Amino acid sequence: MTSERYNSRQAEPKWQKAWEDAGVFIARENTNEPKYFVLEMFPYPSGRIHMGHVRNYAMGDVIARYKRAKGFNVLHPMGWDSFGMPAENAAMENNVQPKGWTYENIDTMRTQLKSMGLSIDWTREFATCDVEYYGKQQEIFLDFLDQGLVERRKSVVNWDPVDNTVLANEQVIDGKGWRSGAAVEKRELSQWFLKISDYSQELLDALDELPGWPEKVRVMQKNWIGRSQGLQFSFELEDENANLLDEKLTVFTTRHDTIFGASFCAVAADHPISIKASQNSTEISDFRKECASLGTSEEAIETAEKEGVFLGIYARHPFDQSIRIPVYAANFVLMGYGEGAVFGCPAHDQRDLDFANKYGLKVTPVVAPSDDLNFTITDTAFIDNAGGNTVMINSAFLDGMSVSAAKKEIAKRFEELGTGEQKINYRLRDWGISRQRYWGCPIPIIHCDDCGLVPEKRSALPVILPDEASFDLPGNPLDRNDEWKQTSCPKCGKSAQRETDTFDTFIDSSWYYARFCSPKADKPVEADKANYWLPVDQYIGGIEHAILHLLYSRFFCRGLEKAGYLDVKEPFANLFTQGMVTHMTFKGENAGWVLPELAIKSGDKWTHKDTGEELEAGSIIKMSKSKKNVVDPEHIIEEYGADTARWYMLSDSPPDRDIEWTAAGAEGAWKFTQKLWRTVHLISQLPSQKDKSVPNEFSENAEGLRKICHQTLKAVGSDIESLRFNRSIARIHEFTNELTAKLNNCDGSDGDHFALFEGASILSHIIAPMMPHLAEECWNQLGNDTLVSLEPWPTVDESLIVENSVTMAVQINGKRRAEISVPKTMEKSDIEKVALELDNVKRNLAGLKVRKVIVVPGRIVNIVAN
RNA sequence: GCCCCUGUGGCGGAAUUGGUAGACGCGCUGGAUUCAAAAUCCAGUUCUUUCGGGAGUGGGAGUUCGAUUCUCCCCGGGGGCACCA
Repeated sequence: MTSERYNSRQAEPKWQKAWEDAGVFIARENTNEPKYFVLEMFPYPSGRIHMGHVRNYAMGDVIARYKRAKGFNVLHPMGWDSFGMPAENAAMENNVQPKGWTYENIDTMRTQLKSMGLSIDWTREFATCDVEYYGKQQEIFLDFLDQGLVERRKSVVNWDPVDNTVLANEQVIDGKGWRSGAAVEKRELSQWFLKISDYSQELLDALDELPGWPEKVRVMQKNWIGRSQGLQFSFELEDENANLLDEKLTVFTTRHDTIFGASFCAVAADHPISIKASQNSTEISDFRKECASLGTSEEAIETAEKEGVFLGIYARHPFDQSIRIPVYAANFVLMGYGEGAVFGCPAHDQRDLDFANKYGLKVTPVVAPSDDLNFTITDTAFIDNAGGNTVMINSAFLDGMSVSAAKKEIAKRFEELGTGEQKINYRLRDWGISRQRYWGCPIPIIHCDDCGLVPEKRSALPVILPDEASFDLPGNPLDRNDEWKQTSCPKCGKSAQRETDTFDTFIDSSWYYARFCSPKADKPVEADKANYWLPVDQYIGGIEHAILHLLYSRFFCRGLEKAGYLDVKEPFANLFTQGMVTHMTFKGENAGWVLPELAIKSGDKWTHKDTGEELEAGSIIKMSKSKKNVVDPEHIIEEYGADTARWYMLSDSPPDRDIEWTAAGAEGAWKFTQKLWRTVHLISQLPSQKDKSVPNEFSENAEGLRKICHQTLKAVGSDIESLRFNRSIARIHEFTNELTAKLNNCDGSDGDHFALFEGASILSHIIAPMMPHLAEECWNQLGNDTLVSLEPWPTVDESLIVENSVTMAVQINGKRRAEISVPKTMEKSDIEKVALELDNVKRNLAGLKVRKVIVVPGRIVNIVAN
């Protein structure tokens, strides 16, 4: 027989058109089918799709197509997260407009995604830079304002004095702006904030109600929210001459049991007490300046030495007025956390100990191991975090108590004194959403000299971003666009100015899932649609969004609920974080980083295709443009077809782990598509079994094939449902091998023909989620004139799955010695008898006495002998 | 420093509740087909062996009739958080 080749270049566009013509993937609301919303994190339109996109969307598509075949009404939309810095950077570098650049990229990437054959409902597509989208976002902002979820307040930011803009912490490198290289200043600016911290406890608690999220992500969010339970209390302060001062010093601690070990207090450089003291002391004001010059980045903080300056003030010990505790300003105390002030107990905190040793402060141990009450502390603090066998010492009325009893006692006494209370602090800060950027959603606020900050009238929304901006000067182009900026006050009508800041682009992606439910609606979100579709049943994306995007979305969904848009709190019921696509890197002394397609292997060396220069094959890391270890999906789809690319992205590696792209792997996936097609094509040449009833008799071959067929069908279904695509692919390989083998041994009987035809049909179905074009081609080749994408998932014939006999291993003292095949229903005692009669068992038991025989039906026989 | 994940052939990785370790794929070896090659098909492929076996899931101990799986200690790799009081 001739072996036919599968031509993906011809087949794929053909089936894509057939799906589109039939409207196969358009989601409907008025059905009796249960709904299923599958969503992959939408892409940023950077220019071209990359392999990470292929992997992400291939996974989502498997689920969408499978669920559709299982009878769900599926919503599987696509959009573009299209505001943000890269468009402005491109504008500056290439002298283009962000808008044009962005929409061109979207056009390119849409075409590329469509070539993947994704089962997307394209009628719902939108970009966050569409005025129809960001205008609704402005409405939501006004709603949030009405609901008290928005606040304007001053905050300290990293300011780039050359680019005239705020920088995120990540954009500050060694204290300098990442673009301008200018020394970054700390500046106080008025910014808009969303009050996410009001939801700290709720966002924390609700994590426990998200069993469909990876434990890892929940832990990361938990740490990020950072709940800590402790005591907040005030010290009385006195000057050098022991005169009581008016102000008090409020501190937060989780270790109030160590109060008698306090040997200093430390406040942040920006603390009011520190500011006041600096007015009369150059030493202190110099110290404050030094602290201010330090970046707010974590690197800067970490590398700085613990330093402080005495403020000339003492705190009175709350339980022993004779103890004076010196108050320092210190660079390691953060104004943003707790009260911006701490008491230091050097004996039981390493950082406090380092500080105390540096400034010659007292070190008094107050918690001791029960069996060594006279121990001393030199360089290492004694930290009793195990809650072990310890006891309070040197602590007046606390002596002899356990740590937890001491904490309770102190809390009680402070409450009685009325100078302290138990308190919970969170690490989570409010979300600063103002950005001094052009390419974002304008904040719908107007600054009026008389009325102050006035929200834009709803009837005047959307506040439309000007189409063009000039980037010839640093700073925000909106700020220089007078025509756009000048407006009138919605309240008094006098001339006024628009807010020229735009929203953080994380806002754009915090509600897009809800907009997909009613993408054309006049309101931002239509309640009935949102309540029908939400929460997203399966959300898929990269782990890099574990905290910010996913936490913001959880908060935003609650905000939408509060504003009355929907009745859902958690936007994503199930979350899956997929791994990255990696590739080997190549580097040449002259060529620098080299693209994989230019690296040629000869023996165990790599050389440059054009220059012949020897290349060093480097580490296998995430595909990135800078390291040039990228493979363009468009080339792969052109060469092998979308199905092959999809198949490869789903094979081998578990989807949550990284996958390495290799040329050999792509080749392998391509070979498999050809092999599968060949087998199905050959089967299609046999007498057609379409619509024929099940024959009465099957050969052993045919019976065996049918069993494997239905076992595979069942396994592939459950593997897809648990997102173990690599396993379902292994099963499909196995079954295809079996089908080919049985085809070669076909005896020409009706039974054999039927089993082969049935196998090929089911194979067409089970590959459809992964390789939809090839599936259609196979389905068509088998004489069907319907679309397999519209066909229901085949039903498993459970009677074929039940095995009558079962193979069991026979062990002697835990070592495998033999194997027996017995009827599934055989009694334990009979199995034991059969096992003991085996030659190999007898031989190995020679000279030993059987002590015990363990029989686990269907699994194992273990003979214990000595 | 704290928290989490992870470690299985040459490689990616399989292994319901503890029950035949290495499914499936890649690679490699041999064979068939071919004038030859590509493609395809078949067989083999953890290591070791005196061919009876023996060893083996990062290392060490433990629980168990039985451990890749559970417990403890140690080592390697990855990630998150971090002057958080």
